[in-house]
Amino acid sequence: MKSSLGSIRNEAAAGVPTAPVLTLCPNSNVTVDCATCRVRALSLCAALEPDELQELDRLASSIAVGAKERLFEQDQPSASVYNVTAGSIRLYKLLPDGRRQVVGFALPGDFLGLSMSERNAFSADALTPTTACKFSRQEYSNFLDAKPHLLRRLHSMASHELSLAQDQMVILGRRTAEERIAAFLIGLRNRWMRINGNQVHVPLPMTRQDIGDFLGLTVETVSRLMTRLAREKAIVIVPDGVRLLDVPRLERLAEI
Amino acid sequence: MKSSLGSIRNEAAAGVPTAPVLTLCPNSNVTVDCATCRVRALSLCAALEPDELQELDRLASSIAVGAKERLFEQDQPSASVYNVTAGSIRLYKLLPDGRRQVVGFALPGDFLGLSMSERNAFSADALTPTTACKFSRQEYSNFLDAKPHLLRRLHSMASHELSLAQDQMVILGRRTAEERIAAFLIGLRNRWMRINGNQVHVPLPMTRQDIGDFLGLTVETVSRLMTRLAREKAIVIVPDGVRLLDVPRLERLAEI
DNA sequence: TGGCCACATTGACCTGGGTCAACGGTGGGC
DNA sequence: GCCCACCGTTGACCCAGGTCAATGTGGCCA
Repeated sequence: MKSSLGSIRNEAAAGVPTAPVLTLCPNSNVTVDCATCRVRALSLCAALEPDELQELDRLASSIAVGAKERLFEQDQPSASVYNVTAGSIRLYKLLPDGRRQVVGFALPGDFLGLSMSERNAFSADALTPTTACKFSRQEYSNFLDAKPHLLRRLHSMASHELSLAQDQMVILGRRTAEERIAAFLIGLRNRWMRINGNQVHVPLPMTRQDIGDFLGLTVETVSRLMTRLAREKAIVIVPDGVRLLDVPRLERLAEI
Repeated sequence: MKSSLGSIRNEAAAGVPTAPVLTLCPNSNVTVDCATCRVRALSLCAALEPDELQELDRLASSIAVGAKERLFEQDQPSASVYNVTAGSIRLYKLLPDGRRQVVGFALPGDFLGLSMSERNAFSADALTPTTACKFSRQEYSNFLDAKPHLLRRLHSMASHELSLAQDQMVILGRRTAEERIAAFLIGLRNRWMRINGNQVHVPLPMTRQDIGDFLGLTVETVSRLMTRLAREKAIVIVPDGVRLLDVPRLERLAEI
């Protein structure tokens, strides 16, 4: 199977299976048995022994949500933590008057619920049909209590998340619209590269509105600037994504 | 001693002692013996037994830096973690062209180095004469390895930090200049309240430029809007701070 | 197969906040 | 006690990006 991503999308779109036998394994280009997948999906394998992996796997259940469905909602009690195995998710906060700030996008391999807090800090909607491993927060927490090395790994992931949030603060506070778009495209490329290896084609499962709400811009500005970058041959706009032509230029615009 | 803050400032300004015998204990209005202080300053007391506290205290050394001095620098290897005991610190990232984004301000009781990463994610300058407990990162890390409950506390602090960073993303991405100023003042008031209990006087150890670089605004805009809020009787500008008059109005502007 | 709706694009115009410039206060150094 | 660098404030003007409006376009369902 040369393009796992495409096949997963179609498979999920076709049926949204609730208990898949096969599913995408992040950081790999092949489909594998689900039990193994869950484990690798956790991005925690390095920290666990085989028997611990199995133990953790027994705690997991597989869930699937269709495009535009809600995974969880801001301020609601958070009962679960998730590890995304396929698809894409929008994470956002709403202001009372309806203004929206997207705080991030989750892709296959990403972990939701690092904070282990009582209530969700943001809402999460699937952008495309999505599957994830779901753990009861309580069971997961108990498992962590018995595995300090796993907690350490979790803490390091949260730290990385914090670092990304601070980079985003720089983008939102001090960069021009064009620089924001470039930083977004380069950042997303780097994440997809770790998932599917492709260095040029960048899938954009989110709408222009989502990108705007992530970058602190309006839809119109996002659209205009993407068009301009395309006119200037820095990118090519293709259905559901972009193709990066002039990566050095984008990196120059994006550099922190 | 009715105002610990004032006296600490003066004491530090007078001499910047390198090994103080007495120092401010956060969440308390009195000066106490330094050993006890360090421990309480860690904000970790709830998680530790008395003998563990003593063990941790032995790892700590006390440092003092004068106003405008550097604690550590972005991208440099990070050798230490800190717990601020008195003073105030500006945490910021620089773009190559000199644009600056302040990612936060550290006040007494705050912990620097939650991420335990190899290199500093940002630079840190003292705004006022500042004292802190300093731990070798290595020793601290070893101590954590032996105390999983402490790691858990650290992780929960990092999660809280992440949540604050996401709130700041909303402020930078989706709020007007006036709302940003109000959110900043209310947020800072709440932090000082936990330190010195005062619900109205908000010390501002940072310059207007620092506030602007935190909120994604220019000095001029910060100055103009503070003047306007003062003209409209929402605040009073006093030396080194503001006094909040119309807290409900500010909270309405700031609400998330 | 046509109608609908959500998304994307584009143009014309407007404005919040940035830029530039001037000036006053003040506190630290000599 | 004087100087000067830094900070804060204010005014005049400008522009990047927002707002509003119109049009295009593709997918989906009846």
